[in-house]
Amino acid sequence: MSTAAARHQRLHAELRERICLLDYPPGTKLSEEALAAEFGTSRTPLRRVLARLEDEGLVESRHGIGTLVTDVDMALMTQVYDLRLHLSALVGQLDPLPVTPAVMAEIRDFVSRGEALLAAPDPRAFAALNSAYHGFGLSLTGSAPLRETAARLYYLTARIWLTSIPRMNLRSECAIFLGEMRETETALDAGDTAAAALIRRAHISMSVRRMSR
Amino acid sequence: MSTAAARHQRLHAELRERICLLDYPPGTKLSEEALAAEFGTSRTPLRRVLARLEDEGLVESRHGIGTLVTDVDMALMTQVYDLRLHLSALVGQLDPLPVTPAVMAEIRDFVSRGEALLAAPDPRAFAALNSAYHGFGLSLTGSAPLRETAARLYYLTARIWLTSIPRMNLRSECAIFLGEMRETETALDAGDTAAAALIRRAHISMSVRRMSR
DNA sequence: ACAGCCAGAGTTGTGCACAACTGTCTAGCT
DNA sequence: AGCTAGACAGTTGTGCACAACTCTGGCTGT
Repeated sequence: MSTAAARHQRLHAELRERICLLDYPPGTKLSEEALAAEFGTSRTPLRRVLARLEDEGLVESRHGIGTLVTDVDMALMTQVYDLRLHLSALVGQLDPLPVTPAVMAEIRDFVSRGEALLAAPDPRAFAALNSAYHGFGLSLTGSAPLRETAARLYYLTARIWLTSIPRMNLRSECAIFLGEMRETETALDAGDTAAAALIRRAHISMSVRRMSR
Repeated sequence: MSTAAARHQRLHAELRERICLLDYPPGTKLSEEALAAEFGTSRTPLRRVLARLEDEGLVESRHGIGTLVTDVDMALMTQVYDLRLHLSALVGQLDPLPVTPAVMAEIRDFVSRGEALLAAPDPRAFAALNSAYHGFGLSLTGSAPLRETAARLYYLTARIWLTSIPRMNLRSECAIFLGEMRETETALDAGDTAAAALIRRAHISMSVRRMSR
């Protein structure tokens, strides 16, 4: 059981990352056969992964044509962001977990990685760190449904930042990101998970503002 | 394209309803072969439907054992309800749609169906009407992500009511339900979608209270 | 010259046979 | 009698061959 399910999770996470990091830009045609060969399986298990990605809105399979990476519809993404905004604040309200030493070690690690990023700004490294930091933020709530829901919506919007960064100031974004993590470290140091969630919400909101200019 | 996707949707909705109406109680072993035969297809398309239901947390497939309907974990359901509570209120905040004559016709129809239900109380009819009414409530927002997210969580918790009703007063529940729909009719008549959403939230909250006694 | 059609390549969807796995029951040994 | 090992039935997971479908390119008839 574990091997099949584990592989499914692995392939799903891998393809999702490739899509969200724009290794597969919107419109890319994913070949079931090529991917199956790359991962050393047949089409059957791979098709289940693609079906899941389709349910999540990241790809779209058309009979006789191919499986295409969906494009980023701004009207839809605005709605997703509005929803994410509210959900991110809920992390501090729905079963917020106590701030353990392990959590503090994590946020400190994120701060140092943020400092490294600011020293050597890079879009892809930013996106990867942002994704990991998002997962950390969700780990502050004990509500599994909230975590899963927020994650699902996050991956829907994750591509927007990378498509917007050419029109933005990368170094400035890195500095703002590092600032957010430092603020969060302060909030968590005071044991205030709710405050950390509100900081997250505020920065998501401001990030959307900067991107949509 | 349409035929394959349409059948997938149809089978998915059908099996989901059977699970949520307890035609398949928790623990039921679903036979891929039997279901495929019933719907006149092979196991392959059916397995995609079951995979989706598994992603949604309604069934669980175990290699060599079978595909089992998940049981209702109260700790998890409490978390889902907490989240649903907040989401239901968002219907009135995120892109609330104007109240059209068609909407008023719908709510009036729901009120009359509620009156019929109160005249002849029946658990299964209640559950079915409740499901339809939930869909109507979501149709009041223009935010597709909110609709899909709320629906997903709704189906996770839909089975709780039917399992709790033996310990409750069916006729009283029908009366309360009818009352909610009448209140909502008043709110919508005033064009106040946000008020309708708050009424929904209040009744979900109270319903949970009554069930958990 | 142009319109329509047909054949072909390439892709996803389906069905089937078999592999992999689990739980049970029975036969045989101690 | 009790226990263990092995065969067996039943289930999901995988691989493969083929069906169904779409687009492209060129060919043919007018």
